[in-house]
Amino acid sequence: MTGIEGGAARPSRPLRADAQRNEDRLLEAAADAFAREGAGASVKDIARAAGVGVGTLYRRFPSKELLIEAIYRQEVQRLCEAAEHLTATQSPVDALRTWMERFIDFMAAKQGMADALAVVLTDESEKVHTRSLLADAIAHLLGAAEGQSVARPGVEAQDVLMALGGISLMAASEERRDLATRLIDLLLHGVVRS
Amino acid sequence: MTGIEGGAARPSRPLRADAQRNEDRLLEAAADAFAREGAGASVKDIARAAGVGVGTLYRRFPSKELLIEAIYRQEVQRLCEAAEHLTATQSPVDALRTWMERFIDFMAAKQGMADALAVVLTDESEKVHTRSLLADAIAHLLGAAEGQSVARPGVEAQDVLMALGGISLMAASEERRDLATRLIDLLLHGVVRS
DNA sequence: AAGGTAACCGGAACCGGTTCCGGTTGCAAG
DNA sequence: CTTGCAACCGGAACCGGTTCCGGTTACCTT
Repeated sequence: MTGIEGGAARPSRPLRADAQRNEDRLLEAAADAFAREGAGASVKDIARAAGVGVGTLYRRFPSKELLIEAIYRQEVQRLCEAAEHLTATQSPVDALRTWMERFIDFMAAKQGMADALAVVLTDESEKVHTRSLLADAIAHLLGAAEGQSVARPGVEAQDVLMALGGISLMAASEERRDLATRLIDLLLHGVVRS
Repeated sequence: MTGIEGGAARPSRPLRADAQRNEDRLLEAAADAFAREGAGASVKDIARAAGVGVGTLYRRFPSKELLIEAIYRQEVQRLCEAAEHLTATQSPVDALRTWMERFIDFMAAKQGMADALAVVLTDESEKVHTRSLLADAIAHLLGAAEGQSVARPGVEAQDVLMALGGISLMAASEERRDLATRLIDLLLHGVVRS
């Protein structure tokens, strides 16, 4: 899939050939499984589909959530990159709202994604790139219009991200889109300058 | 423990004598176990301590979360009742903030409580009394000062409760009290009239 | 080419929540 | 007191995530 580096950041020497092959197979099998049955797919099935034991899977991805994170990293990155375009075509507040709604829709689309995200956001180790990706996107939206921040002073992107994570956990599912909308509205009112 | 009605609401005829006895034992064993090892206590251990099989436990409490809910119902009720006193002794906004902080502290104190709460808040069935208890308390805080609401129009107690639930999931632990404080602040700014 | 070893492999075992079902029993009706 | 049966019981079995460890192997060294 990626060809280079799939699991956690690993600055050390390159993987052994067999290990790399297994990682590639795992990423492929996992992407396939998640696409087909959502994040509910079992790690045992994924390992079997990849032709390896669960032990191998767990050496590369220390938890199911981190495997999910690895699989969706690209899509999250795309979502973050979209923030730039939004600030260019909408008012700062509208851009922020639109992005948040996309974020929630993304979480809702992948069943179980929200839990994985919570783990990633909560995890102490700074190894997880996804978090800073998201935080940067939010920081960009907050600070839109060159130095003219839309946010009240003291509002940090990190915190807004955490709040969004909370909303995802409570409301990221097809049948609660309206609740999500209202919670985003609440959050927005808390974020922007009055 | 309660003597009458412990699990879900049951308007039908009273429980059979043995069933009632088992329910009482379960509540006692669960309260003990949760107090001793937090919500991480295993249902199997609880069932064994109560001298019944897990099947019996599950007939009365359809999931671990609902058992937890039953155990802490009283404490939640006390928390909700405290709202009244707060509105009498503090400014509306301070009362709201103080109550929210207590709420989060409560969630943080009982390890795993937040997940149980999320299930309760998310659950469709209107059977769960705890939710309306909390929603009413929040409604009271929002509408403090007799009809003079502190909240922006359109802000519903239900939604604020959900937001609090999200914050609990992300930040209800001893080592994240500061994050929780900031998120509560964010929420408050979103709730009150500017 | 042979050897040594750190890295890697697979899957059995474990753990916790949840479901299922054959056997049992409280209790009301006769 | 007997009897019928709905309600109830217990725990084996299942399922999914995670850990552990004895055996294997890629690859560097000599």
